[in-house]
Amino acid sequence: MAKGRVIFHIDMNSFYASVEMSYNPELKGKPIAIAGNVEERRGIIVTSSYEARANGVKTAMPIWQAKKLCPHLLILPPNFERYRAASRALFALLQSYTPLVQPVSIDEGYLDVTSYLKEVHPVTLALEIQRRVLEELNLSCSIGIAPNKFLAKMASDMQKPNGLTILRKRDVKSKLWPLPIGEMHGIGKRTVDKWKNYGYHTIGDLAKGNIATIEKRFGVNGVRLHERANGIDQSEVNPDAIYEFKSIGNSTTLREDTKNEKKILATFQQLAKSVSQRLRKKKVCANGVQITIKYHDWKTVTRSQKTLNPLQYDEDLFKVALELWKKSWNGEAIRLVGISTYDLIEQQHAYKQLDLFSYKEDEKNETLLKTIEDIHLRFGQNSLLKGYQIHEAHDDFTDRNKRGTSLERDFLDES
DNA sequence: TCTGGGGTCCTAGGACCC
DNA sequence: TCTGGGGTCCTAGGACCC
Repeated sequence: MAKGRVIFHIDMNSFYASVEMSYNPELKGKPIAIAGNVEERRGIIVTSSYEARANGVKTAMPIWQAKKLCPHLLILPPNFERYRAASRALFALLQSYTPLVQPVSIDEGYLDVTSYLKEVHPVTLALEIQRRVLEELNLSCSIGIAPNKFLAKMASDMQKPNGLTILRKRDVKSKLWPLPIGEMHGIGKRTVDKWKNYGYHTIGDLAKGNIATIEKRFGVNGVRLHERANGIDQSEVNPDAIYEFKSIGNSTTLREDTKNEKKILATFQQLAKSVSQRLRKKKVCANGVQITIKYHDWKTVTRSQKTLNPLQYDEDLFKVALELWKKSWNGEAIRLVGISTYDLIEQQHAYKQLDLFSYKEDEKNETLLKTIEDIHLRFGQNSLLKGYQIHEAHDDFTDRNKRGTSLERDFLDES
């Protein structure tokens, strides 16, 4: 604790575009961009090569606008499998140095290399990582070296591509403070003007600002930014952070704005399906469902609801989504819809919640679990998952089974 | 011819309980 | 007669990041 930490922030340079180039070397040196919905009018640029950026192409820019700026721009659809594979390889490489690796996105992460550095100089290690990433993955990255995560993040941004920047505590005044306030990680374009209006134009202005005044104007977030601007950040590199996901959801922009409820509900159904798949893949259930509706004019509404029981299957998600939709749509044309799930718990834990412990013998429990799974598979959870209903359903099931009645029939008849 | 999709965190108000 | 105050849970919205 007494001794300082050494934190690296690794940031891949125009990741998707670079992966594409490493798959197809002919693309090297050309202005290329990765864009979703290439065929459709609503595609935007996700990433672009440095050659494209030189022509003014930027992330989140609509495709038509990018093409206007850069007529020879080569636009490719995303190959997420490739990017995920490259990402896995990257983090495996990083983990060969320390288990203290915290991925923050597909192409970016923190390393706490304090204990690794007993004999090696940080710069030596950073150069080795860059060399290996280049040799083994054919990709380039920028690395920031600092005593904490915030400074490491700011450092890796200072030189791109393929940069290596050290930001010590004593460099904060000369390297960090002159930057415009908008460069601060955590200050976006919505609040940058607010800061400026109060007279904070650089990170240094923020750092030197009166803390009580800042708290009054910007709340606890302002206080934290003030600390960070002074080079203070105690947060730890947490390798488990990626496993602690809090929500899983999908959303989609419709082909065109529409009031056609049939189409909209069909889209909700699709979304429920994909969200359900992801929940099952991660072996979690959700105790809450949220829908997002974005109208033609970009007005966005969210409606959420805790559920009576943990859900996982698409029929159940759709049912809740439908309820929420019915009570929130104002009849205007819709641009985007989404379904998200939150308050997630592990699948096994979900079954525990259902008061299954009243069954003592394992065998009985097994049968019951299978039964419930069967029921869920066919009919969804909402209708059946109250504890007492399950017990009834279970008794019902075994009784009728003895009489040779099929499960399907029974529940089809009831629903 | 406008503006994707995946997330996290924070705030604020109301319900409800003690 | 006029009205406490703390704590937690839930919902909606918004800022931010990649």
